[in-house]
Amino acid sequence: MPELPPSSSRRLSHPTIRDVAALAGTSLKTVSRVVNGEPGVSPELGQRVRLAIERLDYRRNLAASNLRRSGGRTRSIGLLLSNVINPLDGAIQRAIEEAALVRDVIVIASSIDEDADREREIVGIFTARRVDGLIIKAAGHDQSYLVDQRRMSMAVVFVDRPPAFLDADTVVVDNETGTRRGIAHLIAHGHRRIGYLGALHTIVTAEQRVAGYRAALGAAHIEVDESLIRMDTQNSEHAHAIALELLHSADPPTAFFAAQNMITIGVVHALRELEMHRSVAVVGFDDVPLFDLLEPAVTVLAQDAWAIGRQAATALFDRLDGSSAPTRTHVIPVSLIQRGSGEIRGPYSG
Amino acid sequence: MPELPPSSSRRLSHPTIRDVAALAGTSLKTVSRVVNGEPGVSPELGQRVRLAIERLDYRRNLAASNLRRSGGRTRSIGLLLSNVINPLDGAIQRAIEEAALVRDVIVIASSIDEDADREREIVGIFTARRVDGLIIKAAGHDQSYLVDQRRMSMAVVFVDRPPAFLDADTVVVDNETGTRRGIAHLIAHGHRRIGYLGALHTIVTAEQRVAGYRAALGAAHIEVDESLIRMDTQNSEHAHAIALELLHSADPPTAFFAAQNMITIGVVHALRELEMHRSVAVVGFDDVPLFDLLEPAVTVLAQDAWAIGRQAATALFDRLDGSSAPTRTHVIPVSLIQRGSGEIRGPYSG
DNA sequence: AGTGAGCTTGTCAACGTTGTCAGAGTTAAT
DNA sequence: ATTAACTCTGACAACGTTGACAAGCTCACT
Repeated sequence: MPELPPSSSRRLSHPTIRDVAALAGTSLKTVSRVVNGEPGVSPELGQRVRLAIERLDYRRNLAASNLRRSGGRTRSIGLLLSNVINPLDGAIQRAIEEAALVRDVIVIASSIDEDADREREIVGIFTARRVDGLIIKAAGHDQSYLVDQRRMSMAVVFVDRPPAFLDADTVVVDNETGTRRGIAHLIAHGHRRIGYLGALHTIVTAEQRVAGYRAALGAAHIEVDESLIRMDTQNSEHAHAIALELLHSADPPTAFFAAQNMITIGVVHALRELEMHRSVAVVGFDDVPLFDLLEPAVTVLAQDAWAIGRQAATALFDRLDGSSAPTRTHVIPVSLIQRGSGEIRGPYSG
Repeated sequence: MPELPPSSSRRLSHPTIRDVAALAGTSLKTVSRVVNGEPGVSPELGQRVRLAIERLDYRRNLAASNLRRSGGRTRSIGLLLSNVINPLDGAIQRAIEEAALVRDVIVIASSIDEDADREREIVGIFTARRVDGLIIKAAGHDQSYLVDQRRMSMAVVFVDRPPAFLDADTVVVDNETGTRRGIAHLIAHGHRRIGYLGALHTIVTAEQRVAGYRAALGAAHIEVDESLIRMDTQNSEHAHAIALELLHSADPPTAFFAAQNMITIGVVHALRELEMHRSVAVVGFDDVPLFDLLEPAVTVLAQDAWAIGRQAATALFDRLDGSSAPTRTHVIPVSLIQRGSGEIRGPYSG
């Protein structure tokens, strides 16, 4: 076997298939065959090539490989979430990573908060990278800009929120029914004045959840007091302030429904501050790791983030495998976890 | 201007620079110049090209571009963390994403838990993608396998834990001093029997933290009772079991130091179960969003995950920008947040 | 001996882009 | 009028890899 070229010990860039071929004394194509495990290479030559690969620590350049290969697939997918710091998003990302890993696909991720412009910007960046697919927790209210991308055979799946002006596979939870169950639960415990703190009204799920609130009250023949409904809650501090305001009003609510995990945290903070956490009931949408250790522990409607992520990945890879079935909306069930805060009795109980 | 080719309305793959050139009636190179904003294109022709780009919705293929371009940089970095679901890791990822975004670099992420094999596997996958750099929260105890990669001009930065058998930039927190402060805090509140629950002893930070424990006891002339030190705590359930065991022993600890956020959660659970949460003190390493709402609220040594991520990104991009300064270890300060659980008085107080 | 099949190996072009360089055309200076 | 300089444009090769195809070889069978 020829010696290593003199430069190899301080090589500055990656060895190529060409270097391997030279060292093994064969052609590019043969090395390519060995690297890809294609048949038709004699054991002896194959061994020589493998040795050369090892000596040079050769790793094939996937970008170049994919460039030439089947349909220009890059074996990468893009993931747009609100914010990975939120464990809900973290779990979705993790589940998708696991599904991608076994398929030898990498995940490019980005948090976009609730910024529609950033959503488009990141999608642009990812498509320039020719990701094979996108999984998006949409911030904007119009995803028609993806029509062209899809015609170019890019798969798209939406999580948490359905797309607007675009027909695509979607994985959601049953926000309306879930909220309805939560509100019915509070009503069953004797509450009629239930404060509702919702997220940005522009987010579809926020609308669905508040619709569930109205439906549950309607089913119980309780008139909706619009002053108890506060949408567009930005974060936990904001929720905190709104809860205080409602509690200080002339006819305060005896229970709260917090439509998202950060909002729940704000509400709990406010109740603590006024030492009303044992007298005012709370049910929150989304679970958070320590809710079970609070006193009272927080009753929630829990989403199975892991299942959401896994389902989204499955749907995406099905498309990439060529499925042309009609688009589907997968609904992941929400479970009511009773821990105490939601079982505090209200004035109309018993 | 020539008409769109008949196939364009149902094109199946992305348009290339070639399609744009054909539509604009010019050469590949001119289009390339326009796309890259290079000078030397007449305004008129430039306009024609831009129009064609817009009509075809052309986006240049970055993989192909990078293949030819400067030194084969891909403008992508790989990120290996323990688990994105942990908000600490989530925050590190988010901070790195932000830093990468402004530099037009994408982040490929993967969680590796504490699995050394998976660390190597993922590094292999990422290097095949020719990432320009890696930011690693190492699981293994030997990173010498990265020597070759670095000779091939890949930048590497370690977070949270220093590498072994490899000299590289590192961003850590001061585990030993932090723990020492935490233990000293407990001692100052009258504790001498302090249970210590540590993470996997193979993780360097776990060793540093327990060293801080020993140092603090030593400084206070308290003999170390080895039976109070329990390493290799796997998760919160395991921590829960160990805490119960210690509390049921003949001479139980009057305080706990939990060396990691999941461990702290387990310890708090155990104390709750025995209704000892108001009598046994707890200080934890790492903050968690709801620790402030527990009763008593949990005293912690908080890491600034955002700062860690930002610093790691800065260090990495400095290297990619060509810095050849000696490798540096950046130490991010840890802050003691007193909330109540760590201020519960022990038998030797006053 | 000649033919065909089967195996191994190699040559060449192509993926989509950009760097190098040269040609064509225009303007300015001698 | 000739040369020089400059501007604009395009032809071509190259990045690292793989698909299509063909050549060479061995072996068995007519």
